[in-house]
Amino acid sequence: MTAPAHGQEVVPKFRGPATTAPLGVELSERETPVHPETRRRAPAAHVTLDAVAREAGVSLATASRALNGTTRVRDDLRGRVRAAADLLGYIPNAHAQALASAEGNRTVGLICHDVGDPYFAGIASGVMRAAAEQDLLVMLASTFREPAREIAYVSMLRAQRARAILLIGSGFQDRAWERAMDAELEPYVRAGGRVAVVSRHRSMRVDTVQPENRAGAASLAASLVELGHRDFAVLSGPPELTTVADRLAGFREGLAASGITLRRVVRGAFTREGGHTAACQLLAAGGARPTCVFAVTDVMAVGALAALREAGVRVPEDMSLAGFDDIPVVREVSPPLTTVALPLTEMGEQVIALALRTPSGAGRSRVLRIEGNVVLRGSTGAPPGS
Amino acid sequence: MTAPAHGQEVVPKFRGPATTAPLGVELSERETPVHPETRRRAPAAHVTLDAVAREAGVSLATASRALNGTTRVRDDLRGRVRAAADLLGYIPNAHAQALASAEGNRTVGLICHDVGDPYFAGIASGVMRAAAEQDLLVMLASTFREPAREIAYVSMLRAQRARAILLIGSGFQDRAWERAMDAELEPYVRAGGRVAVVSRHRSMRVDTVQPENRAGAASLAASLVELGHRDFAVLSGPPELTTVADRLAGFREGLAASGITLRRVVRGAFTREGGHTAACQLLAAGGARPTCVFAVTDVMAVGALAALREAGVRVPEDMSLAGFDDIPVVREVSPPLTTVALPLTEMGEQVIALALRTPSGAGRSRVLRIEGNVVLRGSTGAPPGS
DNA sequence: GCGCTTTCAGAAAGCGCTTTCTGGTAAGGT
DNA sequence: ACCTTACCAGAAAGCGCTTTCTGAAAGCGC
Repeated sequence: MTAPAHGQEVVPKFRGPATTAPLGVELSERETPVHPETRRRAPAAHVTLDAVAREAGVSLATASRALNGTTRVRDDLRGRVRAAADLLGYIPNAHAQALASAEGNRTVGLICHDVGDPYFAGIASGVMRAAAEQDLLVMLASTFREPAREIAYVSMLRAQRARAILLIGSGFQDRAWERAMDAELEPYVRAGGRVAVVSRHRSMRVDTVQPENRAGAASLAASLVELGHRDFAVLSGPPELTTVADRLAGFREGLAASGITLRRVVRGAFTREGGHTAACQLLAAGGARPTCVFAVTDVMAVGALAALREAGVRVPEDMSLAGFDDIPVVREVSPPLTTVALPLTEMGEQVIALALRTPSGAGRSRVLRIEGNVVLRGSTGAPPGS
Repeated sequence: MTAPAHGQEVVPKFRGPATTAPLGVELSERETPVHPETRRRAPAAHVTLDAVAREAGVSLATASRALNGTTRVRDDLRGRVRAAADLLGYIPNAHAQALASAEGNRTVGLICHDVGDPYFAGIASGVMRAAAEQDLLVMLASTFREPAREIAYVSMLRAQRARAILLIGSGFQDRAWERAMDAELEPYVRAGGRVAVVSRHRSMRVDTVQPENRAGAASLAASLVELGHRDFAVLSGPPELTTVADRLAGFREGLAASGITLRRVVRGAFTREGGHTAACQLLAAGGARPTCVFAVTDVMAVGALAALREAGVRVPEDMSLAGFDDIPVVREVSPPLTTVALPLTEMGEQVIALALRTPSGAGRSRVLRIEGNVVLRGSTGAPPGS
C-alpha cells in the first residue's frame, strides 16, 4: 500500500484558510487584489514560463524558444524574453520539461554500497566531477549492502527517468537477485536508458569498468612471494561478492604459480570492523602464523592493521600485510600499506563516460579493463627470520 | 518510488512473462508476446498508467487512486489494477507525478564541497541513511569549492522542485556571494522549499546544524595548555570560510584564557595537501618552533602529520599535533590524532530531519548546536623538555 | 415505494513545458 | 505587380499523471 510511504498525510488536500500561511502573508500581499477564488491557487506559486511570456509580450511558444534557443527567434524578442525571465526570476520546471520533451532529463543515478566508504567516495567523486562538466545532476543512493534496496533504487531511478544508471560495487551472486535486477534493468535499457557498472561480474550485459581484480591479486601474490613469503592467509569478504571471489581466486593463482598453496582464509564483513575481527580470529587460531596476510580490500586491511598492532604483532617485522584498492588512507597509516592501486576517481569518470557515450551496438557491451598496480609500501617486508 | 506505490514490498518482484528472459538471451532481439493492440504504441515507450487502466478495464482516475490509495476503491478493482500494473511492469513517471500533484516530489538536494573528503562523506552517509528511511532520493552535488557552482546547483535543485536543499560546509564570507545565494534561496523557501545547513554562519536565516566550532577549539586549546604547551601554531584554511574563522577565533580564546598568545598562523588549502604544505612552511620558517600545532581540520592535520614525519619531527615527542572533526582516518594514523570529535553521520541525519520537519514559524530558524568533544590521543603529549 | 444521503467510478481539467502545425509577412524571382 | 520561398510568431496538441467535479448506484428511514 501506499499508506506506509505517505503515512497519514494522505488526508489533507484542501489547504483552505491555511492559504494565508504566516510566511505567505507579508510577501504575497503586495499582489494585485485578486478574486477570492483565484486566491485558492497555490500559495506561493512558482514563476512560470507563461508569466514570462506575458511579461515579455510574446507567446508561450516564443518564450520557450527564446530561452532554449532551439529555433531562431528575432533578436529583439529574444532580448525581451530574457529580460523578463531575469526580472521575474524564472526557473524552468524540470519536471515539466522532462515530461514535455523527448530529450532525456539531465540526471543520472549512482548506486553504491555506502558513500561513507572511501572506496565508493573516491569513485563517486570522479563521477561528480564528470557530471559537473556536463551539467548533469547526480542522484546518489547508498544501499548499505542490502540487495533489495539496490533494486528498489533502480526502480526509483527508472521512475525519475534518469538518463543513466551507474552501479558501483559488486553485484550479488544470487540467482534470484540477478533475475530481479535484470528484470528491472532490461526494460529500462530497452526504453533508452543507459546502464554502466563498476566491478560487476562480467556476465552482466552492460557497459563495464572492470578492475582486473584477478590479475591484480595474482601479481600482488607474486610480489609477496618474491619478498620471500611462503605462508599466506587471506582476510576475505562475503563470498557472494564477485570482487571477493575474483581477488581470492587471483591471489590463489598467483601463489600457485610458485607452487604455493594458500593455507587459510578468514572471512569477515567488507568493513574496517570486518577486517579487524577477521585478523583477530586469525591470530587467535592456533598453529603457525602466516608470515603474510592479504586483506581483499584496503578498508579491511586498515582494520586488520589495527588488530595486529593491538595484538603486539609488528608489521612488517613479524607479519606482512597487504590490501587492495589504494584508498587514500593507506598512505597515511604506519606503516603505509602495500596494496594494488586502482585509480578510483578516474574509474568514476570512466563509468559515467561509458554510460553517456553513444550506445554500443545491439546487445554488445563494452568492458573497460582497469589494471591494478602493485604498490609495495612499508607494510610488507621479508618474512621474519630470513 | 515504485515499491511504495504498488505495495508493501521493497523486495524484488518478479513480473509477468515480460521479464522472464534469462541473462543469456539477446537483449535487443527478444520479442515479448504482447497483445497486438498494446503493440501499436510507441516502440520503446514506457508503460503508462493509461495502459494499466485499460488492461484492468477501469478508468485512468480509478487506476491512479487504486495505486496511490488516496481514496477508497472497491477491492476487486484495486486488485485488478494492481495485477495489471505488475503484469505490465508499470513504473509511474515521477515527473508527471510531480507535475500533477501539489505534493512535493520525493527528492532532496545535498550540496557539499567534495564527497571525496571524509568529512563530507561522513555527513552524506548520514543523510543517505535517513533519506532511505523516508523513501527519499538524494541529489548529491559537489561544488569542488567553487562558490559559483554552489549557486548553480541550488538553482538546478530549484528547477527539480527538490523538497529540501541541504547545504553542507562553510559558506563564503563574501558579500556578493551571500547576496546571490540569498536571492536564490529566498524564493525557494517562499514557494515552500525547505533549506537546512550544516556549519553555515549563524546569520543565515535557515535551519542549522551548527557544530560548536568556537567552543570546541577553545576547549581543545585548554586541553593542550594543560599538557604544558605554551607555544602554539595554527594551520589554518581559507579565512573566508566561516568554519575556519570560528575555529581560529575559538582557539585564540582558549589560549587567551591562560594568557597565551597565538604566535603563528600558517594558511593553507582545506585539503590534505594544504595541511602538508602549511606544515612544511611552518618548519621552514626560522625562529623557535612551536611545541604544539593545531590544524583546523583533520584532513589538514593528516597532511601535516605526514610532513612532520618526512621532516623527521617526532610526534608528539618533538611536537604535538591536533586536528578537528574526528574523521575516521585519524584513528588509524600513528600516532592517532588528538582532535575535537564531531558526530558526522549523526549530523547528516539531523540536518535532513531538520529540513523535513514541519517548518518553523514565520521566519524563525532553528539552530541545533552540536558539541565537539576533545579527544586526546597519541599525537599530543607534554612539550619537549618538560 | 419515495426522497434522502453515501459511496465510489469516470470524465475532464489542468500541472508547466516542448513541439508540431498553421499562417502572416517580408524577401526574392519573373 | 504577382507568385514563390523563407522565416518566424502564435495556436494548440500533447507529455503522464492527480484531483476535482459529476453523476450513477446503493443504502436507508418512514
